[in-house]
Amino acid sequence: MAGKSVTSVDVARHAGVSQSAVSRYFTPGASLSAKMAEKIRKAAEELDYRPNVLARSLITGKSRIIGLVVYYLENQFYPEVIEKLSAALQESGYHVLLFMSSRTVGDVKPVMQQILDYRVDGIIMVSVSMSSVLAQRCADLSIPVMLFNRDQPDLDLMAVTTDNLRGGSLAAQALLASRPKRIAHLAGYEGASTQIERERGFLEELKAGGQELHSRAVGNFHYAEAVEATHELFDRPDPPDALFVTDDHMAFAAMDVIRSEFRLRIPEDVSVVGFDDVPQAAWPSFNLTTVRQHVNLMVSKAVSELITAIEEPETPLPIKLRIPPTLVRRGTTRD
Amino acid sequence: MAGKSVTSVDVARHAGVSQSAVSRYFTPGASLSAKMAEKIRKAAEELDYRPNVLARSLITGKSRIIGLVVYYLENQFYPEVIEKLSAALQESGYHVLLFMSSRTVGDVKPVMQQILDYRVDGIIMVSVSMSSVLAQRCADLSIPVMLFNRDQPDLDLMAVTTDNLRGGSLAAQALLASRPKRIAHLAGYEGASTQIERERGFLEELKAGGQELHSRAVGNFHYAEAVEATHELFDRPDPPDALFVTDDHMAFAAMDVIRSEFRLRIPEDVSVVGFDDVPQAAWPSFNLTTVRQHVNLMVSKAVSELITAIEEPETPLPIKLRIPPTLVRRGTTRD
DNA sequence: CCAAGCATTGAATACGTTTTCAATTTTGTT
DNA sequence: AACAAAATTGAAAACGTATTCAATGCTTGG
Repeated sequence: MAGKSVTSVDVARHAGVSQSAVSRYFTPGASLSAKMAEKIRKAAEELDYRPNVLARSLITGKSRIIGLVVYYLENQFYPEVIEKLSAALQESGYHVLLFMSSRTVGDVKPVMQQILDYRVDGIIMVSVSMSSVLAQRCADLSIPVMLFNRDQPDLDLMAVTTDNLRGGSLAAQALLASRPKRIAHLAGYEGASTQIERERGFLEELKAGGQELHSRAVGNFHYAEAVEATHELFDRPDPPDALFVTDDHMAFAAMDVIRSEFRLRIPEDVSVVGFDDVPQAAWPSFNLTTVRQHVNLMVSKAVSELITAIEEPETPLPIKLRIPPTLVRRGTTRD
Repeated sequence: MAGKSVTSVDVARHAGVSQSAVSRYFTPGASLSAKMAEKIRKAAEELDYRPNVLARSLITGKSRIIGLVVYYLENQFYPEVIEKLSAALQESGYHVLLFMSSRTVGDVKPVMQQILDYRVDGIIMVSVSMSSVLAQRCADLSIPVMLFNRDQPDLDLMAVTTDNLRGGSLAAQALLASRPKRIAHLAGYEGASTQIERERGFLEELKAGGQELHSRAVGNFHYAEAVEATHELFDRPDPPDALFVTDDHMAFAAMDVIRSEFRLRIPEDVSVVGFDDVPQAAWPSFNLTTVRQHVNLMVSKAVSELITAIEEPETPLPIKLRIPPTLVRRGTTRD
């Protein structure tokens, strides 16, 4: 922002018109004669002028910035989501201010403060949750908040999620088909709504099929912890012969350990089902049966609902959308 | 940005001081008595006030926003880079406005225009190149541009790269150790400086070892295209027994095809070397010998040099940094 | 050809802050 | 105690834009 940038006043002078006219030229709805418009177009082009959106936002009260909060990018699901969210918002004339919430940086609270400092028009939180205090803060400022792939039913926030209950149930069906004896579950972070719902759906379907859970361990959505957890599950006389992992990312860890450490074959000795259907799940090395989240649909819904909430504040909130998942059968399960 | 947010004037009134005093309270170097500071602190807290950074940027001429341009996130190298860049910038009090350049969106030019509209203090382009016209435009506005993992030697832009020439040479050494008969190369996008330099370093080292290239195909840095390219390379009577792939992401594609389509063993039938050392390279499924880019170092250098250029504009430009790579021997090569 | 109405234009104001400037208070020195 | 120097304070201007308002120009229908 260092350069002595050219302003609407410069353009006005150069074109021999008022500053208001220049402003109107760059304001879609405004009233301006063709002759004026041409003069300004020419002057603006010669001077390489473009309106300063920060100054504009000061007066319009709209920054056209969306704060995007992400926890981590280790799991390939998130890069995909970010890429698509960002592209969709760009197409709608919004821009993304990116914040990494945890791990490298500290808590969510200071991050949220920084976001609000930029007077964002809206916030998208990808797999990150938020205290009720912060939620109230945003509500007071009438800044819409969209939770992506996580829900906090007690809070009046918008949310787009997969129907995780149904997803857990699909995962169970995929495993039950091979009539397993010992069914295990490798869980993510237990405070996450996604974990809770997927596991519940999974357990309910097992029960309906007359089966119950044999063993369980927690991987907290991280590869390294999932490796540990898999050791826990399999390092015993009666290891599982079917495994539901709460996301693909941990499922890859589990498969790696099962094959290279315990020398078991997938799916002959152990069936595995993941969740998400990230691109790598389709790679021959994994060829993972998984529950697909429909990212494109989730993204387009999240963006369109958020923009509606921003541009038509009267619309009643909160909106909670649940997208149905699909089971993708690949090579880690048998029929 | 919808809410009637509280301003410094409100705080001033509530604390019984001037608006200037409030501003000074939030300006680190400013002169303010302890008594004043306490009154303002209290008032600001009661009203939940925080300065509007957009208004501030209007007058200071500094937005503390860095435009980050990324081509795609399919390759896990980029999420890692983004996560770390974003965290490092956040720690230095800067924030990231994220732009996806191609594929989903169109050209770089309109994207650059949008970035400039936000009066960013600096720009980081991750594996994206830029026309000389755009570079000149940024120079005119005295906005520093940092190229990350790509260089355009003809342009006066800052750049942080790995010493790709050396990296290519290391890759060759790793392959030559097993005395291969037919050495192949799977290339990325041929316009990329990384591709050009890595290949050159590789070929020079082959020559020094008295060997030459047997075959070559292009995967353009995409998994799907790398699959095709690998078919080209191996679908012949004399397939390669050693393969250097320009990045890990394509190397995974190649390994998948080599193993699941051509039923060859790695490294017994074919040695493979990649480049980047993304997290997945260490996973047992791949266990890939690769040339490590030192991302942490590259990121911290890129950020510190960029910030120096922003905050001390007198510093002579451009700065080009080349970080030496390291060979990581794993299971896809033999000694 | 005239008047009413509408479209077009520019001057002036507002947005929320930082910063200069001059006025005032406090501090330090002898 | 007296004075110079330093620190503190508030009023006002500035940043670059959108928008209100009043004034002007143009169109149109009779």
